[in-house]
Formats: sequence, C-alpha cells, structure tokens
Amino acid sequence: MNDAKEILKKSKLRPTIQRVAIVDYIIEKHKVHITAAKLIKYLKNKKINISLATIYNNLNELADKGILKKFYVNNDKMWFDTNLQDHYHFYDPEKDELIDINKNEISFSKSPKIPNGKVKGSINIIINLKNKN
Amino acid sequence: MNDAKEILKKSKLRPTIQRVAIVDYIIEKHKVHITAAKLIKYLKNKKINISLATIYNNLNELADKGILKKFYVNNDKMWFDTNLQDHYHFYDPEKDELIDINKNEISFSKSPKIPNGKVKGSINIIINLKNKN
DNA sequence: TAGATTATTAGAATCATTCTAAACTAGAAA
DNA sequence: TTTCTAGTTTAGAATGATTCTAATAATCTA
Repeated sequence: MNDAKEILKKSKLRPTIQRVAIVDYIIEKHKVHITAAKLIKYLKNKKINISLATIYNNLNELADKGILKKFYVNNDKMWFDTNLQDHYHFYDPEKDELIDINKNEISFSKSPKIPNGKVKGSINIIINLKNKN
Repeated sequence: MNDAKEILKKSKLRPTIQRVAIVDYIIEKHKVHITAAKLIKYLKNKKINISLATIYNNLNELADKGILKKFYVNNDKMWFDTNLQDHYHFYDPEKDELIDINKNEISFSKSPKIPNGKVKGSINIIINLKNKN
C-alpha cells in the first residue's frame, strides 16, 4: 500500500482515485502552498479526472483531519499548507506565491493583552512583498 | 462648510450628499472599522439614499486618497479602517468585530530576512479570538 | 445658465467557494 | 462473487462579496 493510501486510511477517508492523487501530490511536493485552482490544473495535466467540487471537498476534509492547514491571504483565495507547524508567510503578489517564515525567524518581545473573556486563537501574519525598485 | 466637505474638497472629491454622509460617519465615529454592509445599514437607518455600488466606490476612493485604510480579514470581506497608523487587529468572529492592537503593544525582537530582490510591504497581523470556555 | 465633467444607480457580471441531488464506488457482509 | 450501504464524486446551480456597465443625475466652471 502506498503512503497516500496509508494516510487516508488513518484518517478514515476512502482512498478514491481522486483522493490518492491529491495526497500523492502533497507527499511528492512535501512543503507546498496549495490553491484549489493550482491543484486542479496540476491534476488535469496528469490526466486525472477530478472536479473542482471534489478538490474543495477534499482539501477541506484534509484540513479538518489535520493533514493540511487552511488559511487565507488577503481576500484572494483559500490556501492550504502542508507545513503544519506554527509559521507565517511572505506573500509575493507578483508571482501569487507564498514563502514560509518559520516560527523561529520571528520573535516577539512584547505581546498585546488579550481582551477579557477571550483567548488567543490562530495568529495570522502576512508580510506582503514588493519589488526593490 | 462642515468638516466632511472640507476633507472632500482637499481630496478633490465632489461633496455629494452620499459622500458627505459617509465622511460624516467617519468623523463622528472617529476610530472605527467599516464594512460596506455595516455602512449601508447605518446610512439607510439615517434615511440617506445610497446604493451599495456607491458605498464601494466611495470607500475605495477614500482609501486611495489615504483617508481610510483598506484591508482584509480572513476571506470574509473587505474592511476599511479610520485608524491610519500602523497597527494590527484582534478579530472576534462571534461578533464579527475588530479590535485595534496599537503598534506599541507588539514588538519584535527578531524579524525574518526579506527574500532577495524584495522589500517589505504592508504587514498584516490578525490574532483571532476565541471564547474562554 | 449652459456645457462639461464627475457621481450615482440598478441591475448584470464576476469569481471563488459551497450546495444539491443524482450517479457512482469502495468495502463489508453473506 | 454478488449485494447492500454508506461514503464519494460530479455537473451545474446557488451564494455572497465586490466590480462593472451604461443610463441618469448632480455638481462645477466659465
């Protein structure tokens, strides 16, 4: 059994052709930032029959199972990240591309007081990039 | 001439009824996070005739002129902020509400290396809030 | 006040994402 | 294996925020 099937089995997701293809991609690319549009383009190229709805269904499911991390960059679109560790991103609008910022590349010497009755949830840091002119 | 008209004149924007109403709102609320949907609701309540398209046109124009700051929270929607200083936000998904984090409430002791050929653009920090359980 | 310019508007268009409900498939049980 | 059932996939419709279009209206300048 290949790794993709193994992973899917562990998450109680049936290893359909489409799902295996998606997970294979994730394994192959290892660390990658995925967009539904980018992924369907890649799979169509590989002659794998899959619909956009299935791409979304599966990326969302994989995120629910903790195999991917789902997040947003500006208003643009939904991204999925295979890097599950706490980390942040540079965004290069020119290439529509994200670059990881590992947690150890940023540290805070002062953090803001959380409002009463609330606790900190996920933290989103995006540093937008511009070309040096 | 009222403040709203003054501001619009400085930005070379004609002080139409709709624009004056929007800028009045901004002045009155002083520091506020605006959404097109919230704003149209408020203005309709005040019996001001305005269409959604006009709201968007004007919020975008005011952002272009530097009177508002435009940004996004998750994928949800476009927000406009009257606080023009560098600052960040808490987001309370339950109330669909933003809370400012002033720049002096956060400080970095370590910042990531900017990729070659690029420079830092805007920095987006959103700390999502959850209820204390 | 006229003419030119700029604004507003309703409704259509767009785009990413989700929903729907019908057709299909994998896996369990016999 | 066949059969059954729950889980999947799919095309296309629906959604929701935002932008576009092009017709109408308001403001400004001379």
